[in-house]
Amino acid sequence: MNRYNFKSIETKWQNYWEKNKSFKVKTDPSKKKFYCLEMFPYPSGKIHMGHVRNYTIGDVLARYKSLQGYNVLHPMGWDSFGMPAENAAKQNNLDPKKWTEINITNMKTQLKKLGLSIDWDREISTCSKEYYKHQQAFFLELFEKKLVYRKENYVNWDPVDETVLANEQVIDGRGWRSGAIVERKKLSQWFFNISKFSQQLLDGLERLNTWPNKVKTMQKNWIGKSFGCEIDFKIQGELPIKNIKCFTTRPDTLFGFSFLALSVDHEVSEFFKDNKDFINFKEECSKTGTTEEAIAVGEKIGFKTNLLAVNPLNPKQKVPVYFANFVLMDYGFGAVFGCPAHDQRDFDFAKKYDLKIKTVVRPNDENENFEVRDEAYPGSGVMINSEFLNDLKAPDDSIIETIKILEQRKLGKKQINFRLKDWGVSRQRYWGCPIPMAYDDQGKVYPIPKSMLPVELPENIDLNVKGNPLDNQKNWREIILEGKKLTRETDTLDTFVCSSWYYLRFCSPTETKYGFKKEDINYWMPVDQYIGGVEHAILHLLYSRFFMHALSYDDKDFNILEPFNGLFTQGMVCHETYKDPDNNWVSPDEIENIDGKKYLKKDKSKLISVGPSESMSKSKKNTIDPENIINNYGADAARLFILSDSPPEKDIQWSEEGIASSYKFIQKLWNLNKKIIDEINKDHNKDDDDEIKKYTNKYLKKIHDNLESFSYNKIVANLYEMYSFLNKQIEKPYTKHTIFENYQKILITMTPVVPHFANECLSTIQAKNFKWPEYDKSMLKEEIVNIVIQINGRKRGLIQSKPDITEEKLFEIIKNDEKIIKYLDQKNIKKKIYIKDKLLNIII
RNA sequence: GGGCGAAUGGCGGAACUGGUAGACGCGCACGACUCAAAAUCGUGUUUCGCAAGAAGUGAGAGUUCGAUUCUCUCUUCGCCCA
Repeated sequence: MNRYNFKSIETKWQNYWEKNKSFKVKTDPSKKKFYCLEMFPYPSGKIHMGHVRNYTIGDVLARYKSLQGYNVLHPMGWDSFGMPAENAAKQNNLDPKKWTEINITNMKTQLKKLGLSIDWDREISTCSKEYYKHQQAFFLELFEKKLVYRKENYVNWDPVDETVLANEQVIDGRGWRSGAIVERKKLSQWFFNISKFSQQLLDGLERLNTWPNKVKTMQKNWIGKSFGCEIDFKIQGELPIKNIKCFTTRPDTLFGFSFLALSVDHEVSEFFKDNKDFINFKEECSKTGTTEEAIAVGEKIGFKTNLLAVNPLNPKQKVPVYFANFVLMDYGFGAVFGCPAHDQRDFDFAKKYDLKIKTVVRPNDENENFEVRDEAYPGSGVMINSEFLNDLKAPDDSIIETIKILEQRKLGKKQINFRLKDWGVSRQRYWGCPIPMAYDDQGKVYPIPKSMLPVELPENIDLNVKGNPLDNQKNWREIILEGKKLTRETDTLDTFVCSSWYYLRFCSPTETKYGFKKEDINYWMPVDQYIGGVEHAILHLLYSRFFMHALSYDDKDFNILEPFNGLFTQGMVCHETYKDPDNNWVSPDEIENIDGKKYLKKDKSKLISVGPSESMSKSKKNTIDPENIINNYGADAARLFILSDSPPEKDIQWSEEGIASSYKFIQKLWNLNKKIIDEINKDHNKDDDDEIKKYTNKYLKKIHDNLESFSYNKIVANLYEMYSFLNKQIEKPYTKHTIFENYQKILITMTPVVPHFANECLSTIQAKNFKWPEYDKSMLKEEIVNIVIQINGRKRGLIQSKPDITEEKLFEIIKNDEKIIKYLDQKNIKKKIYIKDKLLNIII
């Protein structure tokens, strides 16, 4: 029997699809559309198994929808700006552009080998000026709408490399390359006013019905809407400060007030700018790093001022005012009131500076004498030691009551606060989209006119200089605009900006006047199904949602607010980890299995210990190269395996046995195909096998249901079952004709999963212009049903019967069944529960 | 510390709205083919038991004629936020 040659057949179909532009689509309002989008890759050089999984899942859906008659937009592009290119360039003295282009070429070849149904004519790359020129235009548009502004903000500063570091480049408070202690430095940066849309972004989540709840919850928490109170504290002291405003979510704990803490950037700090101790303190604070986590973990330190704050509910009480490193200027008003008994940070601070700790909430299961001792109690309970607030339920009733009183006395007011901060988009990097702005020597901002876009990124520049590379490009920096000598902005945009609108560009990839054509996006948008990793659940998805809100802001013709109607987040690809006796990670292809249990290094030198299966990563060396897999087993086998076993939303274990069995299964299907084809050429009577017809119909329903619910692992199981069924039936007499009649339908259901193989088989039976096969609902009814007989809820027998049998008739049958009757043992029957065609439970 | 989720054979995982637990695959065992091995094909495979049968979905309770599924408590693990 000739073996299935996946190499020639996969190449044949990939060439066919490319030559015939099989997946090219056009805007066509007469057809119903389906926009299937997977998160586009960063061109790192090689595809990894995560890509294989992501794009296979998307391709199954795209091919299925296409066969159902939808006009399917299924594009691919490259998220091609970003730090890896710049780092690689620095290390190997390469041009980031060339490095990126080579990687794109390689990865495109690899992706094509997967047999994806992609309209490659729509390919885009975010680092091309055809793409980023529109992004610059959007930036200017948002600037006109006042959704972009400039302000000073802190960055992680590496004093040795003289460069700004991203949070992930700061390791244990030190720069990842230089090892220097990272400082906080203030820089003037550009911001998108995403917080303006906090409420809308929150409300929009309600309408996204098919998004995973997990993602919606994460976004909700990130936006972080909180009810609270703005309180105006009266200040006493020698400085000309009368009031300080605070935001708090727990105004009800005011009777436990023992200090007021300010951010070192609070306006009050102006009065201390010449105080040497304060300057030292501020510098100490700047070593803490900028992340919320660093602040939470780090030691709480304070600087005591000579000011006193008056408790608004108890004017006799006056407490000291501190500057403290755990108060952020971005949150509330950069000032918090400290209640050590019920907030851990305040507690730590109070312990350090020996401040009063007064308990004002007791847990429900404690008595009046409850006192906070070793740690703060932030939980719920009952108010104590709080005069008129005593006995109220905390925090719900007590907060409402406190706000009411503060408002009556005009000491504060109810306020809603969002945790979501504005999006800082300036990056002090070379390899990004230039920000189309310029400044005069006074620092005044001049937008670059749209007619002068794109502001091109200069090429072939020296990256091995200290600081921001564009700063060193004098020729590029200096421009003359309307007769004025100006200096360009030398920061580039965060790459999240590039990925915030690429889905729009796919709708009009070649449009030159604007980022997209309204006619195109009105047809294609929103994305019907977006598929990608859960690691982008917050930032990328939130930024994309913001971008749509921002573009449609003040624009009557544009009202698509939510870019992704459906969202699916796939799990990771995992593999066992291996270590040698010296505790070094070892790659799977460096080891050899001995007698099924032990593993040795291939040079037989060392015994290898097997560790737990973890997400594939280069650092743990447990990666499998998709290219090797495709070369050895074929794309169809790779696709089949990556879909089998685990549900797409869960992690999957990669195993050598698994991929090998998928490969074998395709061979088996090929052999079956051959058997069937051989029979076609023989002269058969018009046999008519009802069993095959019914089976096929049920099979079609299963595949349909599993496709609709993303249960792609079950589809693979359905394929295995179908194979073993047909393989048996074909050996029986009087079945061939019915098999031929149903075979085409079955093959079509295989095209989303194993497209090369299934299309090859379809062409051997001369199938043309086929469509997705629908199942016949009327044929689903069973002629024989299995009815479970239970005695006291325990299964005691199984009766086969025609459907719709009555309870009485069924009981007659049981009476004559010795196996069952022995359990009844002439006892009284108390009750019978009959679920039609399913179960009879006899209670004795 | 908070939020969300998960836990089913040796392993990955099925089980539609509470109604035959373990589909399908891997692995393993036995058999066929073979001088032999690989490959392939067939049969079996939750545990205990020769069998009849009994137990069984992380642990414990509850609701129910009936719970993997619903409720509560606990344990462990994962993810996100801090």
